[in-house]
Amino acid sequence: MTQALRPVRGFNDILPPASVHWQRLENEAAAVLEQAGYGEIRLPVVESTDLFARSIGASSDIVEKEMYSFPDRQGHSLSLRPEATAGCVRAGITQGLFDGGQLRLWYRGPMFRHERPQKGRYRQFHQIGAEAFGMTGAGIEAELIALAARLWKRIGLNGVTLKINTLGSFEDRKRYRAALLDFLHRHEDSLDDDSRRRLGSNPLRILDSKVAATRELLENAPRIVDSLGSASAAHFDELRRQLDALGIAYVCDPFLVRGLDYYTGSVFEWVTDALGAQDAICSGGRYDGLVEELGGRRTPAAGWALGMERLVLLAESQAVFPAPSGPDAYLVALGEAPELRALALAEALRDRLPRLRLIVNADGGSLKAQMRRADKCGARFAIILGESELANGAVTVKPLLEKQEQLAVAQDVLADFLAQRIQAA
RNA sequence: GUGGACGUAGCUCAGCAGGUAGAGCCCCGGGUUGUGGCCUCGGUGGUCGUGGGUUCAAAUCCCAUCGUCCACCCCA
Repeated sequence: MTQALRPVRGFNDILPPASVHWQRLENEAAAVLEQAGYGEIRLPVVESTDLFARSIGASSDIVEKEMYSFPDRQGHSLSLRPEATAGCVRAGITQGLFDGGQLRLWYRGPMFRHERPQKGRYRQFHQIGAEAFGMTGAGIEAELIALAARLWKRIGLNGVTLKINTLGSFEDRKRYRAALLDFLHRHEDSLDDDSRRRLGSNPLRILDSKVAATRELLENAPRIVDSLGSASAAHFDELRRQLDALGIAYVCDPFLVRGLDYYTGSVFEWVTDALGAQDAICSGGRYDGLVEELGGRRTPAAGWALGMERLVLLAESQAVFPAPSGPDAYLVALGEAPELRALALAEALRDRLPRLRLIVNADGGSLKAQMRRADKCGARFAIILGESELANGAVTVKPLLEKQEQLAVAQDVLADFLAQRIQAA
């Protein structure tokens, strides 16, 4: 393990076979989202720091101490995006996307937060997110939740539970915040240090404290539900009815809050107990005020983001992925003239059979060495091309996985031969 | 940012009352001059994370530092 050259802490290489799992999950997610009419938006990785301060919240932990911020050559402060909703909204405003009514978008890509690395938590991590704009009814939250549920189903994931809650309208939240603060101030001396610190900055976050004593105290704290105006309460009831109709199980968690300031109304989170402390794999909610807050026209919105690293980890732990299979064939060539013929033959085969997975031996080697390589990569057939085959216009095809005799196949019917065998597999 | 555990070959790990490195797997080659997997024989590969200290002598002891993992924290 060389010391001199290392990746930056918290920044990881993703190699096969893990990268194959990533591809599979990304493809499934893309399919699920595209099927429901979400279009992919590709956003910059860098935005002005100001954007995140105004959306996520200047006093949030993310903005306060986790962003990769740096001045550009003109002295403007830029930041690597810690999440993508802000950028998505910024793009929507600057590109005029919110002037056309309803809009469904999804994105994927790396995000950056300077946290202490841990299992399921890295400084560069990847999210797939879905955002829906211009819809006020609870139906869009139900749709978003159903999309995530569909994705879990498609990849065969079990053991994720959905938690939902509502933060209420802006006014509800303000009223609740006051009630909660009042309660917490009265019990300030029994709060832990972190929670006491949050009294001044983000009191709602105290609700998901892990400190036992604090949790106990919170049992008697005022609940958001009791501060809800009739419209908010009706909206939340509607969401629950829709989830019931969809057959999606959930638990109402009055302590579920979000770390980002822009959320209002419904919030939700999919959690697992298989990932240790980093248990949230997908979460989101409604953020009706954000577009206007950033200078756009008043536009209701909701969305979620899932953490790819966590999803991959969870899926791998549940053995959701099929065992990797080797290529269909490995082309063995012996000597200079057969090697030249092999190059052309491989091209012809790939033209004829676009789905054929074929490795051509490189760097020569004895027949034994080449056969070993063919075996090692898990190829189904070794296709041998030596001087004698060359003279006959044929190849020798040897099955490597099944106990069958090898046989001579004419080069001009090799593609048909392989097509048949591969389809049969 | 805080606390704890741990860093020895590409991988998994042994060696740690201090005497200057080992195994298994992998990889390469021979046994079979054109036939893989099994077997067998041989071979490549490590400044023992890094820097300092103690000592005649340090992978083994001490300090620092970097990294990994776990928890706090944060959150996807």
